[in-house]
Amino acid sequence: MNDSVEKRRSGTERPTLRTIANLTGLAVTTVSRALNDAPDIGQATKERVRNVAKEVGYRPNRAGVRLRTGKTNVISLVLSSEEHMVNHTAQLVYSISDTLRGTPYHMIVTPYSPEDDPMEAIRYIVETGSADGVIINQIKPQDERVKYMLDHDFPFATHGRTDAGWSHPYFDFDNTAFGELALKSLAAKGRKKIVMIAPPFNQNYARHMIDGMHSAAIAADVHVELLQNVFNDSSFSSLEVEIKRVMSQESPPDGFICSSTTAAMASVAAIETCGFTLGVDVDVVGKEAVPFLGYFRKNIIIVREDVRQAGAFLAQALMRRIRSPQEPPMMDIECPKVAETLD
Amino acid sequence: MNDSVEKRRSGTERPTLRTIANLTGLAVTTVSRALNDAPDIGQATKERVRNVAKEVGYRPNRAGVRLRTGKTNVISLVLSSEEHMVNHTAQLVYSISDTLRGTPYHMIVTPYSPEDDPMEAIRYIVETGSADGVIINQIKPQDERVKYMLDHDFPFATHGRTDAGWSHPYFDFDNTAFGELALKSLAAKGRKKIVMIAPPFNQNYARHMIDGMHSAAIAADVHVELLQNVFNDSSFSSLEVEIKRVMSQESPPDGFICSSTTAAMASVAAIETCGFTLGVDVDVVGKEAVPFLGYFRKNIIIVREDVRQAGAFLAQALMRRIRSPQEPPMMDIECPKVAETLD
DNA sequence: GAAACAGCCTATATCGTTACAGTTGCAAAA
DNA sequence: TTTTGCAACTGTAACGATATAGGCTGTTTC
Repeated sequence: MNDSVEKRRSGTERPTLRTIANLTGLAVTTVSRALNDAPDIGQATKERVRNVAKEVGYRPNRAGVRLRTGKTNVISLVLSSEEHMVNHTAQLVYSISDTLRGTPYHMIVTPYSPEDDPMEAIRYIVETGSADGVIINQIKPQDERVKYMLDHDFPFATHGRTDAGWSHPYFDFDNTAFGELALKSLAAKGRKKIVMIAPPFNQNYARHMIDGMHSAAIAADVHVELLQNVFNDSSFSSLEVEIKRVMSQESPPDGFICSSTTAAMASVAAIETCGFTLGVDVDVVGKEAVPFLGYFRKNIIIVREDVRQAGAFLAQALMRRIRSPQEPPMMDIECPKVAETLD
Repeated sequence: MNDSVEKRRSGTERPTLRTIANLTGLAVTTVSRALNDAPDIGQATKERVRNVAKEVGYRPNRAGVRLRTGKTNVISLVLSSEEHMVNHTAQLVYSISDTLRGTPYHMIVTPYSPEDDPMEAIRYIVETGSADGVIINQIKPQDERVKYMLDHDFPFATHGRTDAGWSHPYFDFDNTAFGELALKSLAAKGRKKIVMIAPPFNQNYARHMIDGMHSAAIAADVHVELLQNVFNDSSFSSLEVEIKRVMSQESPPDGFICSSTTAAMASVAAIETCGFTLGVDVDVVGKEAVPFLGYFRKNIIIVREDVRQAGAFLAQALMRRIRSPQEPPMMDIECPKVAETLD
């Protein structure tokens, strides 16, 4: 043990394992194993090492860990960046990173636009191992990304479900129940001819929502209809045009089920433009993630989706999948409720 | 050169420099220098290496680069997560990562809540070197984070400005001009008693906005007033209460300047509740990042802030600061305009 | 003809960490 | 006494990349 071991790391540089090794007189390996609570290190040593580590403000070098172990301590949020006016992306980002705080994980955000290949980002991450796990949304019934990551045994969690019966961590809003609830709420107000503005039909949750509405419609003996040309992510103006057209028919609908803030606002705008009164001639059910519609018009029937809960759950579920791959995946479904009216 | 050099990397594993070295018969060093276009490597060799690299789908291992060079190829977005109802966070995130696409940079997002120490995340990043650069918003007049990063010569860009005259990359919305424009627009409609709902006074852009309004008010000979108890980030209900109080005074104001979507909506709600008509008795100027107020009420005077432009600019400016620290920093200011009304 | 030089490539060390295979000292078993 | 076993620690190599110094040609210079 010549004094070359004692060289460097006088005090100004960032502390590494070697700093602690020099300070304690232990080997670098021992320090590493002590900090990782390995079974072959004595209790007294562990405590001494931990104290010194704390004193000098030691923080593991992520690149070192990552190079050696392959563990990146990164979670990648791969989001569709479709532009709803009021978008819950921010809430998802906030809630996930709140949950990640205090863990070693950093969160990388990778949006992709609708014209991009959704697989591209996923393939990149899996192939380069640039994250330990991935969170995705906008799930298709037989989602290609889900299949790919399952095939590659790569940890992920989804906001939404496939309908393929694959087992993996997810959080979903119960859109079947939403469809039922929305229809029942309108039926309870005596509405008889109801129109739904659904998500794009290739999204799995669109099917859930439509099924829920249909089954409740049969039970309530109410006529329902689906708009075919516009969806909950269509632009305000195209929604407005289409709904105006519908409201100008011979016997216009008296109820709308809207699965986005934009769709609800456009419906109200079209209804009022056509000379009808919201809450009197027509009722509108709107689903939203950000409390908003209640300020727009007092008598919209509002169902809230708790995106922060979703984000927190997804982060937890993904970390657990990474830590304990053999345990059963965490899954949860949020049950929709009609929101209390304000004031 | 024994055959142990030829071992490993048969085909299934992720290619590294060694894979290419084995395939070309060159040394690992040569391959590295060829790919980095070093001057002491022959043209023919460079091309051969590049071709093979492309063929095998070589992508540099980020951990290896980072450990050796200290370059993380990460940009950290440190955002205040104050909860406006309609928040432009998503737009900032999308536009920055759009701009980063095709570069080697990944984007890490780290929100902090208002009760957290804003310095904490910054110190962590600078001390651990966990990013090559940082983008922050919500800039204070003498922002501590800006001073800290300047002192440590750490690359960053700000959405907003300090008033300390420090030189660094930034993008800002011209809130002085907004204050003037808003006041002039109201004065042009004959409004004489105007109330502003400003950002919190400790934000630098609040001062700009207020100054702009005041100077225009003197020129137009109009009375102005600042709400002292609520700000553009207050809750809808507290805003509504306060504005109702103001509208119930003996001689209520006839114009509002609102620096957020929430404030504009709350103003309209309070105005209508108190029995006044928007566009007849009172006018409201609203500033928004997401096109929205136009759907809320037709006759709000709207000023848009282009957050996507801000994000794109900030990303560019930061990358340039990282690449060429000696060049003058990129700075830009967006000039506000009154938005065209819809239809 | 020898020295100097340019052009192009290679060998080695290193960044910080951890896996793995020892080594040491001491007590219990043979 | 020797052997075995255990607890606690150490040494070496490796992850993938690059900085640095050095080596080998062949050509130019004097």
